[in-house]
Amino acid sequence: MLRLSKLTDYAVVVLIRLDEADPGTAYAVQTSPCIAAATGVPEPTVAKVLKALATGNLVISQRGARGGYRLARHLSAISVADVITAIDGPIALTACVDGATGACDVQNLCAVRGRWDLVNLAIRQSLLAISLADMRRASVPSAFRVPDRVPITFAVPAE
Amino acid sequence: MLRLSKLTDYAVVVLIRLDEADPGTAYAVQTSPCIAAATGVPEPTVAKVLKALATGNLVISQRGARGGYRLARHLSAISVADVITAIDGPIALTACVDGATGACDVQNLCAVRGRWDLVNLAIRQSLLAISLADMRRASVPSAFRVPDRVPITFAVPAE
DNA sequence: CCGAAACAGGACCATATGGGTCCGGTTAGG
DNA sequence: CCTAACCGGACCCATATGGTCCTGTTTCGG
Repeated sequence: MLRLSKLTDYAVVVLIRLDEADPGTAYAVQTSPCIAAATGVPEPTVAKVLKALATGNLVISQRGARGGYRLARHLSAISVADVITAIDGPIALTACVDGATGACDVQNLCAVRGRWDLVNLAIRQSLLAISLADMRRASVPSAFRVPDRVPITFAVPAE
Repeated sequence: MLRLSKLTDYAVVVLIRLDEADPGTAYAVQTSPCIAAATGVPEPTVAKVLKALATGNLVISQRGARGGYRLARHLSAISVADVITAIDGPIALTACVDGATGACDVQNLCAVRGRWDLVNLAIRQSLLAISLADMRRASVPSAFRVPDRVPITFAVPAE
């Protein structure tokens, strides 16, 4: 399924919410409870996501009373790749991307080595090309969507 | 991490092995034990992968004594997307792609609806553009690789 | 000066998914 | 007729993800 963690989905929701509170300026400070209430995402989870986003430099935290979070930059300057990287770590499809953690036991026979590199690369670039501003645009009612959906040409098996 | 299942990785190994036995023709019949021995992948796992690939019409099974599997078409006609779809199911990053399984509990507030569509689309097309023949080419020693690695421009956080 | 509010950064646990194994059934050769 | 090999289930276990909580530390406001 090529699964993306649910946290990443929440992250996008949170980030968009962060922008909606004060569209354009990206300097509004909001607390996690506030965001949780607005999005419906459980508060501890929101906090967790925000923390990850803060370490990824996508949001800026303001500590102390009357603190909160605000966007580090405008939504159009944040790519999907940025969010995924902040939440899930480096974008790579397989475990044996680098020679990490002793690698697989069959790495001698494994004709795979480095094989997924160009796939990873292709995906990274796709993700890099899509900003959160694009995603927000896509989330408006379908009537407003640009109908530029390129038809998928490969046959999807009966699942 | 955008994780891809290990089974899919194995599938690629198996498919390439299937071609290597009789390069080009793609009509050599091989048994799963044979492929398991050649690739180092556990035999039951190979069988599982082959079954999935057979239902996905990527390989053709020959039953009975002296049976086995062979490629349904040439490697260059099999895309990464085909393999992933056969093993992991439809390519979609999030759980709530369709209105599946009651969807999320917060789908009213969820400003996300349909948001990942263009991301999914972009990824599908990237994957569709890469064939197994491309991947096999990439798995040869680095000296033979084409040095067309487009530099990644986004900063990868300190992990 | 003190208290409250809010982030920071852990540890922690339940669950679900994937990875892997096995078994009976069926088909095709010899 | 018997054996080899695929078919297609069910099945179990390990891992890691999602989610929760607790204890600091920082800063504002009274």
